[in-house]
Amino acid sequence: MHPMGWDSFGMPAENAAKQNNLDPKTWTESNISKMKVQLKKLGLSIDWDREISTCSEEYYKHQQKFFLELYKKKLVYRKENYVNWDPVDQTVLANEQVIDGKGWRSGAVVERKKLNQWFFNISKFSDDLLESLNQLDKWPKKVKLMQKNWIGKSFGCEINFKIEGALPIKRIKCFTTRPDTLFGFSFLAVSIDHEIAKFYEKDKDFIKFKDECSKSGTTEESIAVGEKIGFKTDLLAINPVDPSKKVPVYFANFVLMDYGFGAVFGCPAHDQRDFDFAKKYNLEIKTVVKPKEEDDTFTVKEKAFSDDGVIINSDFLNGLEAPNNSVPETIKILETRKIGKKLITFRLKDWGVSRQRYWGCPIPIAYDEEGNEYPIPDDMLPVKLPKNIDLNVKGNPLDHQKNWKEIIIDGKRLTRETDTLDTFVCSSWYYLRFCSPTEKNYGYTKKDIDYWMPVDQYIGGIEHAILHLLYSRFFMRALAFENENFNITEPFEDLFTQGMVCHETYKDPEDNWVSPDEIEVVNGEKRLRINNKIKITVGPSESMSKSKKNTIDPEKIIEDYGADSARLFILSDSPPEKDVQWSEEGISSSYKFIQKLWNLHLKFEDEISKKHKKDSSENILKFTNLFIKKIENYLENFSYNVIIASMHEMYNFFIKELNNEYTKETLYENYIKILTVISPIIPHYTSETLELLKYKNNLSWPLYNEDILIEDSVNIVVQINGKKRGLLTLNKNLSEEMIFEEIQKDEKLSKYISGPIKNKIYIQNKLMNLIL
RNA sequence: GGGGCGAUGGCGGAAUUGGUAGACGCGCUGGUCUUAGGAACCAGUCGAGCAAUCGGUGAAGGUUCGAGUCCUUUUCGCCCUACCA
Repeated sequence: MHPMGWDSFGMPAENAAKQNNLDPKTWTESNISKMKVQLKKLGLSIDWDREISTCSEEYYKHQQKFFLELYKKKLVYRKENYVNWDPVDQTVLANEQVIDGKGWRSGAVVERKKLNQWFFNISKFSDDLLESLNQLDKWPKKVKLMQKNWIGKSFGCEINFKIEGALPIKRIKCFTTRPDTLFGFSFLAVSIDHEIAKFYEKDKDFIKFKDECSKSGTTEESIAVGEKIGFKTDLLAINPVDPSKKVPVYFANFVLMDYGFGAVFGCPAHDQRDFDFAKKYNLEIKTVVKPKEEDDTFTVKEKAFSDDGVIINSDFLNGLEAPNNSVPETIKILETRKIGKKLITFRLKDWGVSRQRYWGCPIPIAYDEEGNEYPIPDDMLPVKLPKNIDLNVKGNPLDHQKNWKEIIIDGKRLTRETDTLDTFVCSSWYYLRFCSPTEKNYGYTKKDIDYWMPVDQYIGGIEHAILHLLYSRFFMRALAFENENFNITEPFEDLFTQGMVCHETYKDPEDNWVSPDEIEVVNGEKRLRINNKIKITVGPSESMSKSKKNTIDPEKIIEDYGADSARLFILSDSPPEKDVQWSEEGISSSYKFIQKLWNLHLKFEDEISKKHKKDSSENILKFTNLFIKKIENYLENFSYNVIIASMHEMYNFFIKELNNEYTKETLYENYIKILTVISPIIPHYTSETLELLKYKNNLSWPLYNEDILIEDSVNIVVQINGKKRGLLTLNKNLSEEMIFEEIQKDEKLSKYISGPIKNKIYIQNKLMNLIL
């Protein structure tokens, strides 16, 4: 099954519709039909009976059902969460839409805002998602590693610090992977969102501090360059291993609420962040780990020491090897003393799926005035998007649809959820839909998915290494949870990550992007075709995108060179996992090769029409059989560029070989086989030539005959002292002695044998190495 | 800061298990045919050398009869990730 679907919800459609005053549905559907024409012209073997589009009601109604199923299983929930808020566009921005702390569209300084958001409980499956990576033995290591890091399992320990001070705060819990540095404890820092913040809500200085923190945004980038700042409370934390030591408690901007407990214990000598913070606020920097080669007087001065070492200045921990021995040992001691306990945390957070957008799948939930949640009943599904709405409003257009928002369930007046689902939800289960594309009652049927799933071979860009692939793996687990009829956990058995098609980028002197169509080459310089032929600057080759105007129109390529030239070029030079550089020379050389193949075809036809008597079929049989074998291998290994190279070799072989005499039958049979195995690469060409040859049968993959490939003679590499000195073409399976005799007979080789032979290394039919 | 991947001619890149390095294409050089060619065809194309030969897969070392391939160190490049406690 080779299906095609359209991931058709999302911002690009909504934005384009906004700009051109169109309905997103109309815009999307017209784009789909254009692309469909192009894909068909390229001759891709897509099963169009299984076509799906995620923005169709037929698709998203099942998604809403899934959503409610997960809701029942408590795998979906709503909570307040901080988001990147664009105050001008009145919308939530994803992290990647925040550039230098500003909204990518409005340029407004992005704020941190608390919003009620829907979440999928992906973290429930953290361990399973991590452990099961081991079973995915056909996935690239790189992708598995990226997922592993993303899930981010870390082993450590929770420590519940006793707090002293005027406020009713008795304890603060911290997570640490380095409990062994507890004797270096010199401050405790909590997130500004930590529960103790409620005691400071009215403190003017704290409000000011919080403001400063929120200005720096929530993006990783802005945090990375941001300075470490803190707000000192009048609380003191007691060191549980040395109760005489009491250290200050700070709010700090570098502590994140959603990792661990939103509180850290500061050990400046052995953590760079803590070190920077301690320097700024003049806190104690006590060295408790030394490098192995140093003595106990070692002290940390310029920067934190976080390499492996030995514990010092730490009472009962002294002398332990850090961190491999010291961490488990410390945890054991802390556990017996009831100070802390072993804890595993994950970096993976629950998946926020709420989007304040129109063009997405509506979330099938309604609320009463108190904000209680009511799932939309099954007979009222799907929740359809309203039509003919005004997109040019502040915030979420759905929020402005009074009529649509109101709904009565069981006589109760309720208000609909106006957020729509992240489009990654749509792509998390579409492969199930491909199995049962027309099933009305449910997203799939058990019979169909039992037959088809899991996906044998998944192909996608590396950009999906984490999110899409992880969400899909989660979605299968979520559907399987408390569901005996669903046995799939891993959707994709084999994964191949392909590269993209890239093109140089061009800019005119005013810094506007220029499309390759607008350019001509004059005396080796690239200039604008119109507008006084101004010289343009050539930028780096990047993946084709409309925003950079470095795209090539596939229709024009097909018109100028034909679909097969385009297919040939895309596959020819680079291996498929790498990016391809689009070039005029490249496509034209592919075009020329098809012309050459055509000349070869004419020669074949000519030879087939002649009446040869003699048949020296051996060469041609050998070549064809080997060719089939090679192509089979390369296809299986995705070595498409090597297939194209072999096709060139095939041309070079036959264009000469056809000067020899062959019978009609030999020529015809072998040529058909050749055309068959190259037909996946250039189907239009082979279809045409097969028709001209009056070949009427359906094509089936030819079997090669291994016996024909067995050679009688073989090339033996002759090495003297490991250095290659020559080649001998000899009969197969000769003994070591016989080969040695041949070497001695050969003048060119024997002249190197100047002394007694100490050793002979013989690899049968391959190599003889003589050691003097 | 942490992690990963990679480095082979002028270029894109080949090279099952360690066993003829540079397949194939682009580009370039020379030639043939042409009024012309940016078409087609033929020959050549890792470097040095007239040659025999010698050197050569980022660098240095190691294992091995034998290393582009395995190990150690190192340089450079790319990618991912990041106040993750």
